[in-house]
Amino acid sequence: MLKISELAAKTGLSAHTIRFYEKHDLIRASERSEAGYRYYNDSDIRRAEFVKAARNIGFSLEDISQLLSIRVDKTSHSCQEVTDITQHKLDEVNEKISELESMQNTLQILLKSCCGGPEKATHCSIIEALEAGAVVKDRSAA
Amino acid sequence: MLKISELAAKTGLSAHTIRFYEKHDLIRASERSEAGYRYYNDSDIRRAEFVKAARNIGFSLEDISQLLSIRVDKTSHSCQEVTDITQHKLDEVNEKISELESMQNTLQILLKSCCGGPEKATHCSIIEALEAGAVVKDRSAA
DNA sequence: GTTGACCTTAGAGTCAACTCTAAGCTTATA
DNA sequence: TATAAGCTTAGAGTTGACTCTAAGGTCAAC
Repeated sequence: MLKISELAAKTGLSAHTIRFYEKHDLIRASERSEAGYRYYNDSDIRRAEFVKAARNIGFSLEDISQLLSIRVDKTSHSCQEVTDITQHKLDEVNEKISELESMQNTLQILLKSCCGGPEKATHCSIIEALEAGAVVKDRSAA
Repeated sequence: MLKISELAAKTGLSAHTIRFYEKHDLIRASERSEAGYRYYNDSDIRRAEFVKAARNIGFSLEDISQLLSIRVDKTSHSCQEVTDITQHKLDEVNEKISELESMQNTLQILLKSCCGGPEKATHCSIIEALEAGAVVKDRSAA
């Protein structure tokens, strides 16, 4: 049985975050001492580590909540439910990567175009490109 | 001279956002009607379009604020200041891309490992991987 | 028997960038 | 003239995931 600071050390989450996750039903302390201290048993610890693993991968707390409810009653859920969540996350990640690559591309072009020196910015090609409406992709349309 | 809704139509920003940007000194309405309505002249419009262009590229409002102060007094600033802001943004973007590619990689591996069918999740390999502490790393495969 | 580290709670604050609301003028159209 | 559309403001709400605070109780060590 671990105390909250011990679970924190074990998972790499802060005690604050563990309490926050508890409020959102992600992590549980099966027992409490008489004084009200949280105590985590092996099952609680495995659950907390599951949450941490899912968080590391980038799942939102809402996703993790769904994954947990599958985990606690596997026979009532299908693999498809799990892959749906995972695929949806992958789609999100892919879209963000595309947006960022578009920015990356534009930024690299801008950087190449500018001398970057101590010259006055009077004819700075980056400023000029922005004034001309440099656009690779309009994110508000997405 | 454009009214706020006209500037909104022209830039693709909402009137709300334009007022919000004004509060943060990004956009200006050089004139007001007697009733207090904002009116944007050509210079205001170019400034608003500069802001929109910078925003599309992914610059933060804080970055844009700096770029604007360079733009309004180019002789007091160097190209290096501009490239510093741009390079810093590019570094940020690159780091986020790395993180996302790492997630992408893990998610793809998880998806490949699972049947994704209507089978009960009793032995779902995604759930199992999370229970085993699936870790985000190994970007070389991406 | 007193430090000092650790625990508890409810609730507030943080970040960025909007987004919306309420209440009340103004302007354009029918 | 009446209605609707558009404008004004200050200020509150939204999102997600924390992060911190205050005020107090508990526990091990010296």
